[in-house]
Amino acid sequence: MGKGEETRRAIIDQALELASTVGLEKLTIGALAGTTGMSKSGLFAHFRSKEQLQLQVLAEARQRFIEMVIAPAMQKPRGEARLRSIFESAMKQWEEDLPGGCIFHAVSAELDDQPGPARDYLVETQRDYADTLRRAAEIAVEEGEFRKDVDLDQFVFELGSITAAYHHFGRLLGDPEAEQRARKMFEGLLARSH
Amino acid sequence: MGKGEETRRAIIDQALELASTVGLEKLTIGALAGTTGMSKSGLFAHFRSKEQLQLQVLAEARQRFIEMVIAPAMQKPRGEARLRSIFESAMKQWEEDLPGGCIFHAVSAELDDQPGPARDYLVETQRDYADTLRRAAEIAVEEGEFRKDVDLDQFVFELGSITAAYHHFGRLLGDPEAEQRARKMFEGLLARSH
DNA sequence: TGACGGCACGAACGGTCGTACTATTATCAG
DNA sequence: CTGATAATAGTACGACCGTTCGTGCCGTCA
Repeated sequence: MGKGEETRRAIIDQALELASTVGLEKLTIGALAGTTGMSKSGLFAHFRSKEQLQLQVLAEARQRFIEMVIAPAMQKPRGEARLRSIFESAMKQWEEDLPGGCIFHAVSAELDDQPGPARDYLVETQRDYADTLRRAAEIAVEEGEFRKDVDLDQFVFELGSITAAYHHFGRLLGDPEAEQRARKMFEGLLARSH
Repeated sequence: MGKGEETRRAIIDQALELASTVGLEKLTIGALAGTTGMSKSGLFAHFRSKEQLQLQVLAEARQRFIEMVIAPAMQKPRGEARLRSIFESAMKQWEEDLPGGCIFHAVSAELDDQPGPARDYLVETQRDYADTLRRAAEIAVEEGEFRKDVDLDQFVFELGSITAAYHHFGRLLGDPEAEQRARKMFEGLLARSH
């Protein structure tokens, strides 16, 4: 790995931390230069536009999510165990990895009315994730762990709602029991699917 | 109502539309001056800082929410009917009133790691709303419509999760069935509380 | 040793941001 | 109708934005 690639990754690391708290728009070249100790122009040269920087930040976040959440789950047994693994890893990652919590949640509201490549990439990522969840639930049905009449899309919707609420109540409103509530809700959703 | 107050309200109207789509930070004095046909300085004089403008926007949104969602529900019979009224009105308002959907949802992720008066006001508003929902559910228990062992805080958490997911799947991912899914989830939550 | 390519730098550009002052115009009570 | 006052416009400011450009450092290899 050349020197350039090395610093580029270091920049993206910092950028992820910053973006998870302040969002993609306020992820500023100048601020990023400050935290990395580089000059604005030196940093900018690694990405040739701010849009590229944003896209690479999202790509890195996606890759980390796959590595830390999806990949371990795929090693688990098919079906419910895999779903539980995804849920647990996701909750853990959002708490520990980034200071501002799940970056996808942080930028979702920011990009939902802002057309462009960043939004497109985010939507693709989220659709991809939804498909993964759907497939995992489908397997649980095939394995006989879930009832045959489980509405898979509805299941994904409700599963997604848990994490959204976890962020809203935990991060914004500061409810210390949000994690416990999310877990309880998850157990309820699984129980209803049996 | 003097002329000043009249234009101030007109400005806030425009500001709400703008903020619901682009957020509170990108709700810019210059852009707002453009859409209202005023000069930057003339508009700025009505609020003496951007922070004041943001707070007044949030206050107006809160008042509208109370008028269009909470107040009508309070005319309804106590208990489940009131909860249904709140849910239905909330879904309707977010669809129709503002182009960017529920402004509270739009700014929640933006402010959740950004201390200041705007965040404080938003948190207060959301806590207030959560209390209202909790109280309505409590009444449903007292009236015998809900089981006595319903966990009220958990109920509020799950109710909140529905609207959060509605925005995520409907607005960001563009799922046309998001509204129907939210309704189905709501019915499920009520049924489990009976 | 000397040329070269990859990296990072400082300076500067045009623009937009929020905000402060001053001047001008519109409103409204006496 | 008039004069006080409120409302708006004009202009300027310093800060920061993304971006461009020219320059120099430094390791690699001929």
